Amino acid sequence: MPSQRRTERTRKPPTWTQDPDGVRRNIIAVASAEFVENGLSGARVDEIAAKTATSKRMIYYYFGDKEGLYLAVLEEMYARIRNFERSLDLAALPPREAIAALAGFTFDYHVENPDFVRLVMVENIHHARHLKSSRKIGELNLSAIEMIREVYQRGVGEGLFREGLDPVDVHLTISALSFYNVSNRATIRQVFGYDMGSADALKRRRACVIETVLRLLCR
Amino acid sequence: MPSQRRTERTRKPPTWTQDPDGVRRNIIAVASAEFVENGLSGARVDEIAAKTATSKRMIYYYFGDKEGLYLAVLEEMYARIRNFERSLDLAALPPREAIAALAGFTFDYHVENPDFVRLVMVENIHHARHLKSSRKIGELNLSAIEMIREVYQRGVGEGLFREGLDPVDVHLTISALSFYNVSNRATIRQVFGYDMGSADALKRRRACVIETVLRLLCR
DNA sequence: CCGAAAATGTACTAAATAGTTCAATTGGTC
DNA sequence: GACCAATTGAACTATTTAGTACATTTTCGG
Repeated sequence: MPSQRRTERTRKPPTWTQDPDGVRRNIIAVASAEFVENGLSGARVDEIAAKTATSKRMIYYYFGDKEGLYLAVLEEMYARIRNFERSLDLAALPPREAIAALAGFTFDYHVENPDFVRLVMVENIHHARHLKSSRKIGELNLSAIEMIREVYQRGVGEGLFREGLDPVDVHLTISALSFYNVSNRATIRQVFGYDMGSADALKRRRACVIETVLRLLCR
Repeated sequence: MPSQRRTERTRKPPTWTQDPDGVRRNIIAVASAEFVENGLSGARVDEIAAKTATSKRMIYYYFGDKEGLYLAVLEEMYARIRNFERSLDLAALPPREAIAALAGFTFDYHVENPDFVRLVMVENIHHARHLKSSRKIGELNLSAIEMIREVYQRGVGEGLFREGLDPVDVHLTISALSFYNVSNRATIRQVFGYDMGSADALKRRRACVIETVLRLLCR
């Protein structure tokens, strides 16, 4: 009965529609939350699969194994911060305002993206082994240092900043103050009873970080 | 044959000698290295047991379970930094030198104790859940903030430091700069190709951190 | 010396976990 | 509309892993 078979085929609605890209993104989003919350060894593939709109089978189909999935999450995170950096336009601002803006935005980015902070912590625990193995991140070419160098030289030229500083140190200072503010909240809270996450504390700390960086640079 | 039995007992040398405290310390030392290297979920009890002079049986005998062992390691680490803090005597120094010494020693402590840094990272990933459940650490009472407050007030009194700063911010700044310098070495190296761990980089960074803190405080 | 409690050794188990097998369905292409 | 590669589903497996049962040895007080 060929005609019957055809009608069968024609009528039967798809039990599922293909959506490779959507599936990938969905898996990465769920996995991201799990890795951020539990670390690489702490995250469970079954748990990730369960929270996904798809199945464990697809995780292995697209990402090979658990570490492949983790790497994809990591690359996604770094792609985002790369975008954040490219969105900054410090060249348009006078040196002092440019540094203040950079420090402020960096501080805010960390506050608004604790997942990024936690994933970087996780990756450091693993000695950045996965970053190392990533081709994508190798060509990432974060430009933070160069941006700072440009602004710094302008500032020195204007007699505003003191000479002899290394842009790397400026970057490390901004990053350290911004990163620690999010990364170590939990232990600080337990040891000192101080809540770095409160709106009040954040506001004060933000101003203090900017002040710190400016004072480091200005004569 | 009671006499035979006695001679047996008398002659036979102990196949092993009891050493509860030594066993505990040995387990904690080995476990410490494993947790620091692999995190809480990444560390393997069997691996720890294998590297120990004793057996897995003893781990459970003394520490109950994996988390109990982790907690013991954590408490040990915090006891040490507590000792470090108590060894500081800032009251004897003039304000400026006191702050410089505090920043310098804190920086050095982190550099010399990367294990402490890594364990604090691990604990933060777990939202400081174990610190919270620890009675010992509850009564730890780290005095860093109070020490800074004392020095700061002296400095303000002498007209050396500017007014209106919170000792908490001073502490957070010193800690952040010292902590990040060790905690994020791996990712910084991969992303920027910069080796924060080299003797040269450490020397420069140390000076920069002290300078940063002094500039934050002085008028 | 002897009995009990503390400390240790050996072998085992139940559950969790990463990864696989085999087959079915879909969507485009000729 | 038939074929083929890409995609998805469901059940299964081998291993790892935290934790335990049971027996034995050591230490120490009375």
